[in-house]
Amino acid sequence: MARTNRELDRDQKREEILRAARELFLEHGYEGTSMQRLAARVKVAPNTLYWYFADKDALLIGVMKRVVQAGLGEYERRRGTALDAQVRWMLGLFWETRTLIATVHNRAQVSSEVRAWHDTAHRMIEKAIEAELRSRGLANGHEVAAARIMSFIAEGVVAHQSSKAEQTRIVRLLMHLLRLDVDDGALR
Amino acid sequence: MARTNRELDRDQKREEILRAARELFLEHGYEGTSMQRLAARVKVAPNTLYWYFADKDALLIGVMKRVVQAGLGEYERRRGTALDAQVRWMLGLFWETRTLIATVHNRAQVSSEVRAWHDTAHRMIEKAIEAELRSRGLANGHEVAAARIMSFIAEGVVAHQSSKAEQTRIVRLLMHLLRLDVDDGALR
DNA sequence: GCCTCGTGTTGGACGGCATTCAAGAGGAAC
DNA sequence: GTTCCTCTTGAATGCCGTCCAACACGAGGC
Repeated sequence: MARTNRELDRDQKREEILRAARELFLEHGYEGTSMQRLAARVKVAPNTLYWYFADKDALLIGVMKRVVQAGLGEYERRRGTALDAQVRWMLGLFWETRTLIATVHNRAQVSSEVRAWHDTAHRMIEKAIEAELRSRGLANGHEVAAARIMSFIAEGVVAHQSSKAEQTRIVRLLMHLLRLDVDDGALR
Repeated sequence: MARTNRELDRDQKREEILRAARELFLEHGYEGTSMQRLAARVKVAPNTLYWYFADKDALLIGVMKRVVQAGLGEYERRRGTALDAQVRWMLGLFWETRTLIATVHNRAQVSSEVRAWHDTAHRMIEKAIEAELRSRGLANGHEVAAARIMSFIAEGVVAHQSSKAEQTRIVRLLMHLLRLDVDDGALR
């Protein structure tokens, strides 16, 4: 794709806008970032943004697609590493983007496009968690529900800004419970 | 309180505004409810609302205070009933007010007043969950972390509009894990 | 009965927001 | 050189939350 110079320019500009949007959303929040302000950052008239994106929600989806894709790519490289390192890494990633995550959940209430993207993103992330559980024999037979629970807990932890100490306590308890489940399975 | 007729009128009007705000927030969402619209519902000029409430977030907090207080009151009446009935009831309550819950989490990012109220509300709710866990000997020694996890899961379930079937699977898994923990404690 | 004063209420304005429209610039293709 | 599509823009629209200054009203003191 992007055969002609024209299409190349267009894609570059799109990416530039998305990069600026990600920075501003993270720094000032979604509602705190006006299209005006974003346009000024990219040195362009506000209306120009609407040639590249249908509306502000489309911009949010564009930003999030790249964030999640980058996250899943990084995960591929971390496959097979220690479980608690993976958990810590995932919580760190969620933490850095917590304002974006909160915004997606808010906009998903209103925009069906955001909701649709949010749902598929959850599916992808939870598939990855399920795979990790399965490869370790954890939550045997309940991998799907366990993955869902884990994603809810991860979102809760970052949304509520739990301290490092609390994060550790929560993760430890969860791991403790999942290990008991393994032992229980072994006995039966 | 509310000694004079004057103060009685004021309190009545305040309550009337809060009742209308709750209805509109639930029906059209927080952002979908303009001060204009709310004022029209109460048959009053938009500015009048600002005599009773500092700003829109104060209105949100006022609505939520009443919702949570009513919920905790109802909980007192349900103390000692079966655990799964309590869980189902709590999820139902969260479900009915899910748009309000989502809004609080969104505004808490921006408004320190909303954040402060949100934090104390969580504390109250989790204290109640802890008490239930303790009275049943569940999550022995990890009651605080377990209560936190349970509140995160409850919020996740309603925010992500899990189906009844999925809710059942998630609750069942969690209960299963907590019971294993009890058996483990008994053996040691 | 009148006046004062604090309690409510209002019209009108302000600045900011996302978004739209119609007009235009610029360059590639013929 | 002209056409035509891609991209950009200034200006406007209709919302929004909030503020200010003026005004109504009724209770309490005289």
